Amino acid sequence: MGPKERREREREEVRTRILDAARELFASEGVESVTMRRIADRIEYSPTAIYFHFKDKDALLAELCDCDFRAFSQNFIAIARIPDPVERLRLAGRAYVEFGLMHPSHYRLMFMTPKAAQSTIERGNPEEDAYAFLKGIIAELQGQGRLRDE
Amino acid sequence: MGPKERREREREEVRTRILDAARELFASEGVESVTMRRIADRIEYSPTAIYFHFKDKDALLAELCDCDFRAFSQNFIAIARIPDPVERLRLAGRAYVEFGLMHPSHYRLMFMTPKAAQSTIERGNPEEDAYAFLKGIIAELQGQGRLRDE
DNA sequence: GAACCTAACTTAACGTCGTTAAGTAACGGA
DNA sequence: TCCGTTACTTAACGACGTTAAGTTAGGTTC
Repeated sequence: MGPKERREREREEVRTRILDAARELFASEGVESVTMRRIADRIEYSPTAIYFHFKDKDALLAELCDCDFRAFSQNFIAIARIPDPVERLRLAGRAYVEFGLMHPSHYRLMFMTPKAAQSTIERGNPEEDAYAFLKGIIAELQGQGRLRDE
Repeated sequence: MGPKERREREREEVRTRILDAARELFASEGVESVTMRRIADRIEYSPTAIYFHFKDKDALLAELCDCDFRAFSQNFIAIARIPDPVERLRLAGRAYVEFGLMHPSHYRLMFMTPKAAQSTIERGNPEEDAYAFLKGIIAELQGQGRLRDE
């Protein structure tokens, strides 16, 4: 059963090439102004080839965002261990800002592109969902009566 | 010279109809998903008629934003008279937030649409440019040494 | 080894978009 | 009466996301 695995590997390789090209173009020029044809050009495939690996442009975007969100949330696992909620909130906020300053195009992609919200991640689990993480801290603070309810 | 003025008036009226239709559609459905054809349909003209009154879709958007920015800045003329910069900053911030909560679709249009920045207003004059207004307050606070430089 | 099947593509096309080119009808002035 | 301008319309262009219909290479089955 050698050839089957090779084919699988080749397929995954093309898929990765598409993702890499799309990430680079999306980040540097914005999602709207990058066309499927341009992505295809860059990897020397026809535009339709992309649809064999991804349902549509949104699915391609979603996969990239998933990946970026996962990377972003890695910054929070250390912060999560800080006992004081106030300090934790401060560092979490700083993590957002620093990420935004460091990777502005990714930040725009993740937090300012409406469709990025359709990502499969981003649903409650504080390990993956930085927003849920923030909400958790605030709930804790409110529980301790250290914050007005607004 | 009667007919000339009537024609002028009629022209202005069509222009206004276009603006009204565009504002409503842009605000409720987002700039990207509203087509020139839809705007034209709504006022019962052909799509090309719009181009007789506006250079292109961006120019139409810019005109709407100009108008909204001017209205928004009206909220600031009262605030500008408050002597204490801290209090002034507080109220200015509140004005932003209140406007955002009151007219979320306009807020999105004005502050979250990259092209809105191309508006002809928005250039330094604190009477029209709310951002310049904020910067003025902050400069004043820093001048008084009441704010860290960041 | 020939016939067949499937995976991984390509070429051609569809419908829609913003926009422009080429009319055309109405109207005011010479 | 003819002419030119104004305010449009219809038809078309090129580019977009996407899909339908081939095509070809490689493996499977008899």
